[in-house]
Parts: sequence; structure tokens; C-alpha cells
Amino acid sequence: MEKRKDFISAREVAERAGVSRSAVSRTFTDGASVSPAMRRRVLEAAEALGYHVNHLARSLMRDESGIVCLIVSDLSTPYRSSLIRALTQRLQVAGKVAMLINTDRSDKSVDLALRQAIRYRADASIILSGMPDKSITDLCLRNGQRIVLINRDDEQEGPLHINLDDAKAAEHMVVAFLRAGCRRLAFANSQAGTPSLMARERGFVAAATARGLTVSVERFGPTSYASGAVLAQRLLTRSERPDAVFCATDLLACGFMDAARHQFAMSIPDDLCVAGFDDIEQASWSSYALTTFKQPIERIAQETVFWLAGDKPDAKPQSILCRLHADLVWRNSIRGG
Amino acid sequence: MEKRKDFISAREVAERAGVSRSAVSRTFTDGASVSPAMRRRVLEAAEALGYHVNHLARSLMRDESGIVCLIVSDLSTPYRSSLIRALTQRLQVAGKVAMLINTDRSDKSVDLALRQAIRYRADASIILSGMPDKSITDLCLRNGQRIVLINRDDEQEGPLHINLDDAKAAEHMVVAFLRAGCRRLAFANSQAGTPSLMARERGFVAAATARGLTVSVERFGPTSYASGAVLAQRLLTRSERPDAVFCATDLLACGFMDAARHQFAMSIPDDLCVAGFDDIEQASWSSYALTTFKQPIERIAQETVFWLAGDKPDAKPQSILCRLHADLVWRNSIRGG
DNA sequence: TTGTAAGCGTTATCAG
DNA sequence: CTGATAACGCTTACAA
Repeated sequence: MEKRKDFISAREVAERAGVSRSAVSRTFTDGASVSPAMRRRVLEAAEALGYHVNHLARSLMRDESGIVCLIVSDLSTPYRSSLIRALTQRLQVAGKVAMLINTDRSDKSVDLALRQAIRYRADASIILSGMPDKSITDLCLRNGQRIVLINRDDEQEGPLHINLDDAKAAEHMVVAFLRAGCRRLAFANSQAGTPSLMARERGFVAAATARGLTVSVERFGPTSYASGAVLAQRLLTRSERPDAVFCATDLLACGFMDAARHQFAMSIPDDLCVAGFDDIEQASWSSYALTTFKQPIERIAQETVFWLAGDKPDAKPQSILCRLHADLVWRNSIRGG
Repeated sequence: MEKRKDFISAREVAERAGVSRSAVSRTFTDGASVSPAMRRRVLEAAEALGYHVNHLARSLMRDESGIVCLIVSDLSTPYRSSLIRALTQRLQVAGKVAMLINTDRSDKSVDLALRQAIRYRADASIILSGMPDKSITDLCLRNGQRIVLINRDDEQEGPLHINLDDAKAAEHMVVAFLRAGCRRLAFANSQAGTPSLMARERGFVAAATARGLTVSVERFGPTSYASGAVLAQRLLTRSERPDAVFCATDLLACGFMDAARHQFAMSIPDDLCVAGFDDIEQASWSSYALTTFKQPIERIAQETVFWLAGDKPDAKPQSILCRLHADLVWRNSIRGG
């Protein structure tokens, strides 16, 4: 196998410009002192040769690589992909670069993903799905890597936790349903059992109970459109058919609405009020016009990147909690309003 | 500022295990000769210390970093995010890791993204949107980086081009519309003007013309749901209202269908036949049941990663073209079938 | 099989 | 401001 043409190195640039290697290095490091004349000569030679700083080598010396790992499953889901879009964009503005790790396969794969993050000496890892083992996050933290957990459990010490006020939103929805004249409430959930999904369910049931109402709760499958349809099957064939259903996510709600309309010939919101959570793009499509809670995606991304780009805390990492609010977006899937 | 605890290095592992550094290195490189006893001692020490090979440093010696850049805009779009999911998954299986670069902002940003790919010494770049300057792709190729262009122009020499038979699919659709009894054909496109979108349009118009029919063509805005609604406004208020419309993508089709139904009270497929392209998840939702062409996403990812993981060609890179077929998925937005 | 030593492309330190 | 030199953490001849 022939020796492949390698990348241009700073030495070659230095030779062509007739200067020292350090001069080249300084030209490409912010805040280094180099005369305008020198800078121009170096840049000229670099341009001519097509030189680009090797960030891999740079990271060996510096204590940061500029790499941030995004650890995520179901990444093609509307909510997830929107969040990824927002995060990558802001990371880039902050001079970081995103490494995307797909954990669709097993639960263990979150741990594997974090190991990968360590191998590439990522400055930070952002976890959008699954829950890593404490031992592995500790390893990351010990190595100076920062961790952000978005809508995950908030038990571990060290990472930044970004969570929503799910329970409060759920209570809000109970009130909205009551105002719309609904009395037979239902909650449609997946079987994923993630903290935020369960918080919505518990909050909804608790708020209804506090007002003297019972809630039909049904859980099924993954958090998807198809599961929403199955949940509709189950809830709408009960003897006491509900007149209002809060779906744990918009995706479930879309599936639920389609099944309610096309299989049960129900009219929304006349026969049935429906609400969701996330405010994915499809919720605003006129076939759904779904009343839902908006994930503050931009805000999440902003808080995350701001924290990542900030100075390292001197003291040992403590648990940092960032609780954000989800606004209600009112559309036409609930009567009144 | 205090000196932050650094990562564990191979030297520390070697010391703890009482062996040489090279022994540690060999333990973690495939195909290196190391005795079972040695391997065990090293692994034990590594485990105890929480050692992980520094891939950044490793890449300095090896001629590959394991990094593959995904360069993409509109990444939260259903089709794009599905493709990203498939690509990241297969890249990981092939032992690579994906670096995601968002080029939502300007056209120039594709070039910037490729520069970033060079800085991180990516083994390859996969371009899903936009079109890079020839000078910059040449630079990448000269540096031994591979480039894959998915549904882009296929003029440049060197990269792997993966394209679909857009024109053929479009012709197929003309036939389907004719069979359904439609005579007043329309094509709804965005103003993005990408090669694949334009190929669909030209193919559709050409096939219709060849059969003695004219096509109303309308182009508007970005390739989005909202644009689809606007296109419906424009096409459905024409004096000769079309009875069949081929939308350049499913997203446009969803917007078109919703506008046709809710603003023009039309029934699909009775009053109007609609078709799309991509087979995004929403096309299968029962509110749409859209007849469309399926992007062979898994096949695209497979071909891409297979080529990337393969041996470097010895000769100078030539233009490689991979033309894939898009199957028609028949649902209920066209009469008959 | 194992250890020694050289080198990968940077940056940081320290004289000049 | 500039240039030599020593790291950074790793791999890989080469020699033992």
C-alpha cells in the first residue's frame, strides 16, 4: 500500500514562509502576540498550502478538545431532532463541535456512548435519552468532563440537570379540561417510563383526584404515533368512554386523534378533547391543531451551552438543577378557550 | 485557576501494572502480539484506574481518526433526521463516530463545515445538503479525506455520489395519474432548486408533455409544510383547477393536502389526487395516507458506510456514481390502485 | 513476546 | 516579538 499524502503540517508552512514553527502556531492561536508582518507571511503560506490546524494534536496540549457528545436514541423523532438542531447550532456558535452518538440499541449503550466520549476526550456529554450508570458518569466527572442531563432523573450529583415543570403543566391541563366541561378524564402514556413521562401522568392523576375525579390511565408500547392509535383503541372501547384525554407526548396524541376520528368517527373537540406535550411541528398542522405544551427547546439549548462554555467550577461539582417552564399552546383540540 | 485532574494515561497504567508503556499500547491495539498473562495484568490495571485510550493522540500516529463528518441543514426535517439516524447507526457499527455539523445559516457554511472536518482530521465527510465549492472538496480529497454527496450534483470528480432515479419516478407518477383518470396535472415545488427536486419536476413535465398533457408548475419558498399550503392556494385558485398534483416532497404534500381539505373543502382522492416523495413517517399517518416514493434510506446509509469503510483506492479518485431506485408506496391519495 | 526510543503535530515555557 | 525546546499521549520499528 502506497504511503498516502498526508495533511499539511505547521512545519511545512513554517518552511515555506521562512519562519519558525512557533510563529505558525502563534498565528493560529487567539491572543498570541505576533507582528502583523509575520502574521501576513504565515497566513499567505498557509493559504497557499491549504494548511489547517490539527485540532487533534492541539487537544493534546490544551485541556479541551472542543468536542461535545450528544447521546440520544430515537433521534429521528420530531422533538428529539428539533432539540439536536438547536443544540448543534448553539454549540457551533460557542466554538464547539457536536459528536452524535446513537443509542437506539440497548440500555447499556448509554454507558458505551460515554466511554466513547472519554476516548475522544470530549469536553462534555449531553444526554437526551436513557440513563447512564452512576459509576460511568463519575468517571467522566472525575476526568473533568461535564455532563448535562435533559429531562432525565435528577438524582445524580455533578451533572447539570435540565427539567420541566411537568406536574404543574399536567395540573394546568386538568383545569382546562374541566373548564371545557369534560368529566371523564383519561391519560394516554407509553411504556417508556421515563421520569418526565411519569411526572406528567402522576401530576395529571393527582390533580384530577384532588378535584374529585378519577382518571383512566392506559400505557402501551414505545412513545410513537402507532402507540397512540393503540391507546385510542383501548380507551375508546371502555364502557365509560372518556370525553378528554391527555397524551404524554404529541406523537401519541397524533396517533390517538387519527384513530379516534377515522376508526371511531369521533369529532374533536366536540366528542372528545385531546391535549399533548412537546409542541412538535405536526401539532400545528391543520389536521391536528393540537393544544399542547411547548418544550422550551431554544431555552434548553441556551442553558446547556451557556453552562458548558462557562468557566469550570473550582469546587467539586455539585448537583445543579435548572427547572424550565412549558407554556401552553392553545389550538383547537379542546372546546372553549 | 487550579490544575484540573487529567485523564489517566497509558504511562500510569504501565506503572501500576509494572510493565512498559508499549505493552499497554499493544493491549489496546487489535492484532498486536501480547501474551495472555500480560494482557490480563494490563487490563486489570486499566480497569482499576479507569483508563481509556486517547483517540486524539492515537490519530496522530495512525492515518485515520475514526471521525466522519455529517454536514446537513434542516436537520430536524423528517427525511433528514431519518437519514442521520440510519447513518450514525451504521457508522457506529463500522467503528466510526459521527461529527454533526449544522449548516442552517448560509451557503458558505458548507465550506466552513468542510474546513472543520479537515481540522478534526475526519476520515470522511458526508454531505446531505448544500453544495461545497470545488476548491474545498479538492483540498479534502488531496488530504486523503473521502467525500460522499447524497442527492447532490454529480458533476464533481472524486466523491461518491449517491442519487435516486428521480426522473423515472416522476414519469411513473404521470402514468399513475393518467390511470386514475386525471388530466389536469400540476407539480408543486419549493424554490430550493436542489438537483433532486428539479429532476423530479423536469421528469414529471417531460413525461406529461410526451403524452400530450401540459402541467401547471408552481414553486414557492423553502421545502416545508407551510410552503405546501401556499402552493395549494396558488394552484387551487387557478381557473383550470388541477385534478392531480405531484408534490416534490412529502412535507409539501402534507401542507398541500391540509389546505386542499380544510380551506378548499376538497376530498382526496375523489376531487384531487395527490402524491409526494420521500415516504416520511407522516405520509403513513391515516390523516394523509399519502401515495409516495420511498427514499431507500437504509440502502443509502449502507452504500455510504460500506464505501467509507472499504480500502482506500490506490489510484487517484475517480467519480463514483451510485444510482438507487425509489419504490412507489401505494396508499389512498390517488384513485384506483 | 517484550522493552527502548523515535516520532506524530501541536502548544507552552523560556531565553534572546 | 521571535525561535529553540520540552512536553502532550500514543504507536511502531527495531533490538533484545
